[in-house]
Amino acid sequence: MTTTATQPERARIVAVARRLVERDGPDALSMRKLAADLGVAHTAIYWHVGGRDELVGAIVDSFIADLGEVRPRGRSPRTRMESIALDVHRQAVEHRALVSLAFEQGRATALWQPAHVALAREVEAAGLRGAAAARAVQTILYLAGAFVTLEAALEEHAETRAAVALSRRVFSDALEAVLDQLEGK
Amino acid sequence: MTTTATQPERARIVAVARRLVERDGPDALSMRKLAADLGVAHTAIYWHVGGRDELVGAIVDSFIADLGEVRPRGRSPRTRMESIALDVHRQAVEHRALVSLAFEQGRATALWQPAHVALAREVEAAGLRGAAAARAVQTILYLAGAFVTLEAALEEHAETRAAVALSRRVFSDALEAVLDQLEGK
DNA sequence: ACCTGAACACCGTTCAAGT
DNA sequence: ACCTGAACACCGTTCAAGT
Repeated sequence: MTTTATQPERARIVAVARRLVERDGPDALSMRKLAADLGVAHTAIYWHVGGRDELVGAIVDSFIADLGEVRPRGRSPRTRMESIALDVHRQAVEHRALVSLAFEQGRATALWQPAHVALAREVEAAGLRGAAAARAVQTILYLAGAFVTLEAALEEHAETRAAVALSRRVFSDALEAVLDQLEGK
Repeated sequence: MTTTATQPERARIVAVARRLVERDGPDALSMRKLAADLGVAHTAIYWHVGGRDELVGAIVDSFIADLGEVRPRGRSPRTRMESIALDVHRQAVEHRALVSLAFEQGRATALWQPAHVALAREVEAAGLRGAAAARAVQTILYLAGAFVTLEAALEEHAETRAAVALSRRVFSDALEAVLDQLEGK
């Protein structure tokens, strides 16, 4: 009799939970709905992954692990910095439900660690050093983060499509302005 | 026997609810906790103001009504635009719990209507007209809105104080960059 | 007209009991 | 070791019943 190499139950639970969140949004994640999806009593989840906080933590972990390497595009440092900012924004908006969970965990910064590293490289290539370089990286990252949260808030709460489109355009306008100023120095 | 001119019960309920939200945050607002504060059965609230959505709507109404006139400061249009943006940001951060409720209602734009009007005046004084003027107003307002939601998300979810301080600095940096670009045209 | 209490359908968490 | 079911303390909403 061969023992089937089953996927650990914990990993399966987290995977199903993540799918649930990506499909129906962060508010749809409840221990009881998840248990129904899994076909177990909802109290079984506590044995494998712990309470809601630990479950959300595990989902965020799996999201961070999947977050692809950041690939800057373009020739000049300027266009490469811009591409990173746009990538960060796009990735976050595509997975806004998971980003929302990351914020719930107070782990927003961990999300943008890869982008942070990539940006630091480009900012240096643009000729900035030390405090000015660090400041430039933070400005670009937080700008992207700000508009991610704005768009998430607008979309989650049924604001008009027009508002979301406006927000996106303002983001790229502000990004241009910030990059212009960076080059001017 | 004189009939005491009692404050309408509906207004009293909304006022107590608003205080509750401002003191303990938006998540602390529940029909049952509010009823306990009021000293009535929680089902009585339904008679006077309706369900949770209507209650939140009424709180947001009272917030918007209290939102003071926007008073631009400074001599040049540039500094006046800046003061408006900073005021919007400051007001929203001071009342982030109420702003959060306004977003929940999909009424974020209504919140910034007075600032919108004041900004339009200053943008025109700065020499912009038509589509360019409208675009400038939107850029400044959405920039402020983006950093309000970012800060709210950071603070609500126990992110470090350092992250909030950084966010605030990036906001003023980005605002400078945007205003610089506006003047350059 | 105004308010209550019971009821219903949710939610997260704990824990004794089973296998 | 793993899972269940009952129990507890929450939540919003409806509604018949009282005054």
